[in-house]
Amino acid sequence: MPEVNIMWFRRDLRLTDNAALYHALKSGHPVVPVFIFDRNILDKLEDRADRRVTFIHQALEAMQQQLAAQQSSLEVYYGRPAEVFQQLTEKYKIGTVFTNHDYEPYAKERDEAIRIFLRTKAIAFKTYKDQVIFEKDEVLKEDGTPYTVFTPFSKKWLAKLNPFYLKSYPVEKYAAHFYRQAKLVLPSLEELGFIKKEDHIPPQQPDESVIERYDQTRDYPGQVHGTSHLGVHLRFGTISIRQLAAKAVELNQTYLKELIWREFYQMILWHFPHVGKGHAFRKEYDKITWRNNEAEFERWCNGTTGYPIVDAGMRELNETGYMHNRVRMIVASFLTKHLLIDWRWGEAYFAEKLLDYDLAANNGGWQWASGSGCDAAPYFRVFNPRLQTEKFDKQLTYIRKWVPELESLEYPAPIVAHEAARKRVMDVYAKALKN
DNA sequence: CGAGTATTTAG
DNA sequence: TAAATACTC
Repeated sequence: MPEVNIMWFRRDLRLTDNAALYHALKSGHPVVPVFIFDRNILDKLEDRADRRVTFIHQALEAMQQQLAAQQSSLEVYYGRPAEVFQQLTEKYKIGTVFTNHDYEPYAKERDEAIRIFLRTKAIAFKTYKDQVIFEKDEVLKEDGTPYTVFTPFSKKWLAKLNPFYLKSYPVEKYAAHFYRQAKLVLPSLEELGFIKKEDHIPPQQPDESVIERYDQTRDYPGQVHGTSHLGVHLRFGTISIRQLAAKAVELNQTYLKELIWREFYQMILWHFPHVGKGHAFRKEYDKITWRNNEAEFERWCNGTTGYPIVDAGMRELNETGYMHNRVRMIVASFLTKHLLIDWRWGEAYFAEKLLDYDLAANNGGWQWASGSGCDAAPYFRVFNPRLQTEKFDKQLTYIRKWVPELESLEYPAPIVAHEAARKRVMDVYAKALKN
């Protein structure tokens, strides 16, 4: 039996600047790169034309090409991780399994189970920080407790940053240490029970001119190159956070702030796991009596509320798996405040549709919009869709693109009057929060 | 050998 | 960036 170490890829689908991969290749034994299409996750996906599965599959194909150049091959499995590792132990004499930290609740459980299984076989399980610059317990208040407000968190984060934390792991140096074998054929999407969902996947090369002007352009959804569209690449690790953060440091402080928000919400999810289990960060917000009108929710989902900026956003999401961030805030405020529909419904809908879906960021964003989150928008702040449009899509570039029937008779009347909705939400929130 | 400087490594 | 190691005279 060949004596090897395993590099287990999950949401770090790249062969450059990868912490665990670097350590694996340095470790001495030849390294077998492995990816598992996890049935615990895939079986739950109802829509078989899934953008994320398609994306992962394409990323693996790209890695496979690069590995072939090293006379190596990715081994791609379809099954449950515990079963796959059992198989791997029968095929190889494994010294150590290397992988990068994955912080989501399911991932934590999965990794713990694998760690225990490997221990019974006397195999080491080594994990590394890779998908953030600073993880859960690296940026804490002086007294060692976690921050719950963004601004001081970001100050501390920036004070701690130095060039070393942005340095790439020089994986290339050890590229000769991959286990050599002929290129294996990846299971096709069809074999996994999925069909291809064709999408315009944004390029993974950061567009420097976009990042450079991010603070000027990010709020205008009509601007095609106003934001970087790199969320999905951060989600699956097809770009390195270190390389991206280094660009942000060099080019644009506002863009860097967005990367810090990402780490802020990951830190929050870790220290306050109840937020990921359907609870408000501020518990008193769980007392709100939502209207939860299903017909209205349906209209919000398919973009027929009669509020053009809201409808444009929802249609962009439905058609592309992406929505401009400014518009995400507007539609979220509209759902929770104008329609008084539970933010968890919106969170779940985004989770299903967004290609760049990330539990921590999505949950943080929704709780921010509904007012229930840490450092959230105050509850009396209700985005006015008309004023938002006036400010950020004055020429209706974005709205006309997604709502072409805007000026025709087919376009629905507003689902609710703004002023009445505003009063209603104030009353309902005030009642829930008064003591 | 030792002081001073250059290079590599850590994560 | 900070520490450890290697190199030079």
